[in-house]
Amino acid sequence: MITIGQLAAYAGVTIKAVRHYHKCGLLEEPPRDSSGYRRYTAQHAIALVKIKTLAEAGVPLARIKELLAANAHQFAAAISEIDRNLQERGKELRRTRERIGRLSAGDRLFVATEVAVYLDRLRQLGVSQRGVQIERDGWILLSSTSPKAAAIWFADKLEALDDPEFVALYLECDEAFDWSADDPRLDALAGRVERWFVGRGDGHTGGTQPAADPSIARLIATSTGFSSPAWDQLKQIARERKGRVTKTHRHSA
Amino acid sequence: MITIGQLAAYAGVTIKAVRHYHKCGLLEEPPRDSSGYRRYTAQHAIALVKIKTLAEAGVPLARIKELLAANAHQFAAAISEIDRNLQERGKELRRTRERIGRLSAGDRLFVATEVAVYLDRLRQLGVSQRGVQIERDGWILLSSTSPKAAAIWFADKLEALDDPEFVALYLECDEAFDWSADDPRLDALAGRVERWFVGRGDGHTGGTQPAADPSIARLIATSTGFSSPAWDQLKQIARERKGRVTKTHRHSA
DNA sequence: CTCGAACCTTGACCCGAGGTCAATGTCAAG
DNA sequence: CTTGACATTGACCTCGGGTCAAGGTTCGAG
Repeated sequence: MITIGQLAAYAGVTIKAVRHYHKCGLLEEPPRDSSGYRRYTAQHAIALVKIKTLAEAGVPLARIKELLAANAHQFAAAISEIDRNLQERGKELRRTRERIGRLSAGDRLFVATEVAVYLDRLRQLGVSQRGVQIERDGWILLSSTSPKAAAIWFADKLEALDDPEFVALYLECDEAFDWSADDPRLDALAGRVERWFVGRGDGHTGGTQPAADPSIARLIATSTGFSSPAWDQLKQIARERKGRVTKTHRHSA
Repeated sequence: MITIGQLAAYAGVTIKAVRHYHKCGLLEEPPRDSSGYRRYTAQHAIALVKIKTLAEAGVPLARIKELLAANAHQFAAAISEIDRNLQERGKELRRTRERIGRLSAGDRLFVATEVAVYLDRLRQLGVSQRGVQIERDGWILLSSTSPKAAAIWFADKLEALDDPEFVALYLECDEAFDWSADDPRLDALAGRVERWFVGRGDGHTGGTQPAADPSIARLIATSTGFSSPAWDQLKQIARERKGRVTKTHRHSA
């Protein structure tokens, strides 16, 4: 006939936990002695260790209660279920560990793997740290608002990176971020960009449909807080040129 | 500029969690639009994924808050600490899995390994299921009240099992459980038990000090609910004999 | 015999990390 | 104009206990 403290120590749980199990109806309340102390037997110790083992495995107390009342067959089935569960948690834990490991090693964690690869490629091509960050923020924003559109645009942009002229334009736009708004090079750059789009065959689209358009990503980027006078000017020139082209088209039509 | 729902979906958390992080000061409150909706940027998404990753690793939110404010060095140190922690949890999980596996396979779980081995040995010697259970309960009770005494007695009893006469006596006592109280074999059995203890050299001790005395374990066992008229009678005879022996000693002294 | 330490009793409140519900407001599309 | 999806706040619920308060009990030493 042992006391609650001895029982708890034997099973490796706290006294409070034992009383909690009583309240939940998990562990039978033992008889009291003359002073009102609970007096336990070995059977209680066995039941308690069983409860503790299941509880440590993350089984909710309510479920443990059911299991203790179940027959051997049901119990065995539940055990193997719990074990599968535990195994799953082990795998999940390994995945978490991998992600945690990447946490201290940069920003690859925060975007889908393929985007991370793409960003690495940009860095290798010589894009500035700031440019890469703008891209990253753009893709995050885009894929949270419309994941499907993001996937399509992304595939298109990835393809464009195989075109040396596009890469050259991209790098120059990246540098242009720091130019002043009246830099004479901006006009030429805007022209080359326009010609590239026309040459690619989708320069005619209105602006919302087209695919690999760096200005779209940049547009998104501005809403994340990045902007530069030179880029604003670049966009301005592009709009004017497009207006002229549209007008010319109308004239010729 | 995304809404709370889009942000939550991107990071893979619930809206409620995002607001919870705001309340805890973990994630900066973004500006509101004209209708009072929170409007997030990509920076928020990055911060949120970071928070989520740490939270999934079991890091308390208060600790995450500290980490986000810490410098890169402290952060990296904390990460490796967390990773070690995670690894430890993995090991613990494997241990739990092993114990869970044993749960459906009997009672080895509920007593220390060496006692489990001892109980198996009893079973092999032909001790009844009931007898083994009485022993198990006895050791549980004993090791919860006085673990040290239990260890000493246990070592002694294990040694006694190497004596064929002790084993024979044990088996006969085990069978005697079901005899009636006036069975004539009880007297002879009591005599053999007494002679064994005397021959072993500790028959002179008072009864509280001695070591491998099955009647002690049985005595404990009675307090767990097991008892039989034959065993009660056996104890009665033993007491009478001991009384006579003591008296004789006194006379000769 | 008394003292203190260690043990036991009940009850009430507290914790993290959100979930749920209610009442209300707002947005976008048919 | 309505409908359904989404947003806002606040209050209360959950689980598995921990902590505190305000006592009563037991045990061993002096």
